[in-house]
Amino acid sequence: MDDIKIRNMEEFAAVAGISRPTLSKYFHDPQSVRPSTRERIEAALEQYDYRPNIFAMNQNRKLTRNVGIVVPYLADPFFAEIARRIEQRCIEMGYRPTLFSSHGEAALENDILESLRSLKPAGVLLAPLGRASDRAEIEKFCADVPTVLFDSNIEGVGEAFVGSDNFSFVAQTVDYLTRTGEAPCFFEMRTPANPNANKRRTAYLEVMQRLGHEPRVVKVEGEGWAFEEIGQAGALRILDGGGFPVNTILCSNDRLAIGLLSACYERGYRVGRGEGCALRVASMDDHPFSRFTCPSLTTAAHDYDSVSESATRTLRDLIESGGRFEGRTEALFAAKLVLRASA
Amino acid sequence: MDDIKIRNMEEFAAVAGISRPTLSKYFHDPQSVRPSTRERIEAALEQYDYRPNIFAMNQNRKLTRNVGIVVPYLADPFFAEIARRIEQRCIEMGYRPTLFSSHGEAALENDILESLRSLKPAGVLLAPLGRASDRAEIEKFCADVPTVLFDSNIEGVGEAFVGSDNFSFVAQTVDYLTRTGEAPCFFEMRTPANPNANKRRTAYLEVMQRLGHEPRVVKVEGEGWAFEEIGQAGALRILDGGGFPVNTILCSNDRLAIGLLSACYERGYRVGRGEGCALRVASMDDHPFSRFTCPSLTTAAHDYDSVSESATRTLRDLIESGGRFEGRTEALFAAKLVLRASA
DNA sequence: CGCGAAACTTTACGCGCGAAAAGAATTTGA
DNA sequence: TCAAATTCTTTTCGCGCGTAAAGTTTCGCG
Repeated sequence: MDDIKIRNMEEFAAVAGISRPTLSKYFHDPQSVRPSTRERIEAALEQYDYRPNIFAMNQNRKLTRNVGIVVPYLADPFFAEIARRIEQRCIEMGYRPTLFSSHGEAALENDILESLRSLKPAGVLLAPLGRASDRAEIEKFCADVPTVLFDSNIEGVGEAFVGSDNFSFVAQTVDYLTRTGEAPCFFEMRTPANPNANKRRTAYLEVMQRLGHEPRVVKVEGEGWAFEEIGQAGALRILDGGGFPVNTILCSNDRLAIGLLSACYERGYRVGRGEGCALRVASMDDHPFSRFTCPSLTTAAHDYDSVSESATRTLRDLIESGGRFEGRTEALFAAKLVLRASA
Repeated sequence: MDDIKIRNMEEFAAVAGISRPTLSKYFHDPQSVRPSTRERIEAALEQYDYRPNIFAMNQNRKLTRNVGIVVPYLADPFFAEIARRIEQRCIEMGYRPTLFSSHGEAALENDILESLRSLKPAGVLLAPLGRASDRAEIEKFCADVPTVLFDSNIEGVGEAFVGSDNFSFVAQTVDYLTRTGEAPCFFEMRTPANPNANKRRTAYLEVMQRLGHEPRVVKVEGEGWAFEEIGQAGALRILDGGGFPVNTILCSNDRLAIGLLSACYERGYRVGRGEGCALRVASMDDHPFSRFTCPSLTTAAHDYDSVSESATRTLRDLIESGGRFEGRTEALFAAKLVLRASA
């Protein structure tokens, strides 16, 4: 590696013996130049360690390779995990992802979208806050920037949606629980932040009716994204009051279940499917920590792999289609039931 | 808001009645222009909604307002939480933070540093992987880019370090545990990823000796960042073998403790300080989930607020000092003991 | 009122690259 | 072997802003 400092593409063109416009083409897409030329460029690249100035590149390029990834709450390991996978796949596809978290606040979500515009991203993968989101702002954003929604759908917004099939989550857990014991009640927040929660409740009602069981929805109070705390506080109140209506509880999501389990432990209710267990608890998401709850949590797992793969592939297709799809597509992936000790 | 589209600073200068160089100064630092001028600019900004092109700005500016935040593993809620706070404070100070996660891999950490160079950041807040880090690469990076290390120290690297005082974590927990019962053994990974773990072990040995107790270190096998799993598997082997040497366990960190608690639950060992409890378990970090373990975890809490505030302030001072400090400073913040049910 | 300092305007150039057009060189295929 | 197709080079322009220098206006203050 020669340590002659290359200041710009002009100088690199000189030492590489290649014209600058050809280099420009190469950096835009290495496949676009003849193999013999590519070899010469890459040989020179080995020697001189030149990298194009990213600001100058993006200033004039119509299409950057920037990609924004926005999640509603990065402190939730579920989103950290899905964001990690999506980020990874974006890099593999040659994009430059930047990760943002709305931290549960609509104002911040709007700020992120605004600063994202100035990054001129080729596309954006957006998991909106849900109910709290400023729908008008998101619509305006999606009108300007090619956007694929994931995890949490907003009807008609964005060019596509990729997420999980909430019905399958509920169908599988309810089916399992009813086959192996009492039919479950449904434990959720009164005003869920996320539209998936509403879909899950609806699915619960439908599945229970279909199976000929009376649905029972148990709602707890609480706002925001501190689900564990809300689940814990709500469960304590219920346990200290009349208790749950049945001995089997299906939680709307794992984080609520984590709170519920801690409340059960605190009050001495034994959870599980064995002898001497007072309650069975199951849930949905396969949160990274659900393997370490006490007892470990029976849950319906997201297909993390498929969702992240499909979301990034959809975004790539969208970008390569010029930023618009003819019709808005929705891809939903089924859950996989994970049997553990809690039910 | 007039919807005449302003294309660049030139056009905005025209409609605002301000010369372009003055606008340039204003966007660089609003305080640098006369108040009356600032008002006129801001009035025009209200009307025309112009934002400078970020790429053109950064291309020529010697000092951008970009700031990089790098954490080793974002799927760990501890880092998600500290990153969130640091990000927030950077924004408040007028910087443009970008968040990166090394996802536990040194190769990725190097990639991040490389792509960070091209962002010409004014400064970087880096929590390195630790043992796995490529020290030479990090040193080279810190030589080029003003960097403040946080959470995990690398001696002599970076302009400053901000983190927690591991000794105080250990001193407080050991002191409490010995005052209220048997002196603890120390539960940790054999080859910890993080240098804090080593400092904590050393502190444990020292504190125990000082108090006249025989230190007992219990090491479990395992590599990587899946601490809960490592703690769980290790604890199961110990419980199924001879058991722990004493009835009180101090875990090197909360994530290990979460695994340990799940193992205890699985094997029917009751954890806590009350009657009928077989083990007491305490730990360090005050991980966001440690309130919801079964039982809830007694732990030494990071001073999240002070660490994040100090780290960002140090970075700002560093940037304002031209990127170099005279001497490398280290700021350590003491832990706060959080008593819960596990010990 | 007048003076100097501070702030502003005008003018001009440069940053590093994208992009387009026209011509030269190379490759391809029959 | 030769023309068409492809690829590369040369030339030129522009993007939106930073920055510097020189000249002009405004401000503070005695």
